[in-house]
Amino acid sequence: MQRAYDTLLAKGEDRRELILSAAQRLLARNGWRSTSLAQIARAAGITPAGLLHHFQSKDQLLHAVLDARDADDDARADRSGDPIEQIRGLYLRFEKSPDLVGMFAVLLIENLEPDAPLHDRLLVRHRAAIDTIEAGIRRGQHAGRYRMDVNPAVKAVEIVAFLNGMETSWLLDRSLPIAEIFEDFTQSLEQQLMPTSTT
Amino acid sequence: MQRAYDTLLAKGEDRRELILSAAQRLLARNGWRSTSLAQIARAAGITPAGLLHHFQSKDQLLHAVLDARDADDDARADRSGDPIEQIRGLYLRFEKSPDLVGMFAVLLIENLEPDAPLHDRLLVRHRAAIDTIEAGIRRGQHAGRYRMDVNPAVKAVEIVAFLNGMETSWLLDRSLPIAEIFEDFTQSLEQQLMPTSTT
DNA sequence: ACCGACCTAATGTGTGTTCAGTAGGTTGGG
DNA sequence: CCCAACCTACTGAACACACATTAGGTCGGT
Repeated sequence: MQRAYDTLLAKGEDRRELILSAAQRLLARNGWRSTSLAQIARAAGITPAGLLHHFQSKDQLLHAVLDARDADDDARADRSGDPIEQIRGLYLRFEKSPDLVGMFAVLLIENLEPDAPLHDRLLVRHRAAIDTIEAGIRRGQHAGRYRMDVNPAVKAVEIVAFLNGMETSWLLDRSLPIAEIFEDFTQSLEQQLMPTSTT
Repeated sequence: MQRAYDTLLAKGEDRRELILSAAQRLLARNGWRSTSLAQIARAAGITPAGLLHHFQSKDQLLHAVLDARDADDDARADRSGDPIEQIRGLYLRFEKSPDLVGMFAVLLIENLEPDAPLHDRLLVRHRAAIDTIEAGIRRGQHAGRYRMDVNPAVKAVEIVAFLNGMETSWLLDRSLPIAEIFEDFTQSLEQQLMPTSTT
């Protein structure tokens, strides 16, 4: 029962992932609304109807893409490290997988309205990002590494805003020196969070 | 000739501006692609065909909206003041005309692709925003108010990224304490730009 | 009479989705 | 070993719908 139709199922799984990655790539650049099923299907070497054999609807495909991305992010997440160091390393993603950079930012903009299909999901994710950074700052304060006169909640919002905005800016203009910008930003963060150097 | 049909033309001008402001509002929230002519027309108390009597096409309406917005921004711009003070006052827009906040950010995302209809226009505008801030920082350095060991170009990119990202965050979650966040951000900027206080 | 401000109705195009069918591999019974 | 039943993957054509845009007409003011 379980092992029936092994090779067929394997082939289907391959195509499924092909569709998923094609959808991811197109989504991150054009957004959801202006990406048609035909476009994704063509990128995956299939017809629109064939695509809907693997995913019941365009909506379900969208959620599948997000699920995959969430799983990926969770696997990569490091909730105990120093937030400054995490941010410093973030720019590596820009060079390593530039195809995926900004997908979150693009989808966010498309789902601002409270009744947009992804609004709630993205709002939760957005708040989770802020909370994670906030918790990191609090941890640093508790450990005595960070100054106490910094409001972690406020600073966390600023950081997330910068990160999202930076993704957008870079997508628009890839000639920006992101390495330098990220380095400068993290140094500024250190200056704000670390005790005044009276070493 | 010029003065003929005065009241009719006046009525037309009124409706034209009604359409423009309705389009602005809808655009800032839903973006361009997912805002239909019918939607804008309904908001302006007119039919889609009636709307196209005032604007030749949807594209032309889009550009008219942007023209109006650019003119408004230019009139409000202050290219000689202290950039930090300008940014500090920016949050007033969030409370004064929340309907318009984020229009630029939304359109940006929809036109990331180099061949998107508004790509070039928005890229120019984005760079102009960066340049303005960069020039402001340089001016402060020249006047001896700001430290010299800050790279104005890099810092300007960071600031613009934060501002754009902040608009997005606020559009998604209007419960954010923007006044507090903007105040904290500008104070951090002062800390970075001003000489270490050995007053 | 003329003109601007509209409306109704129609057209064409793009889109998500459905439906019926085909090709080819798998399974189990004789 | 073979055959019928069955499965998965997929195609082609058709459907319903939303959309921007056009054509032709109405109405009221000048």
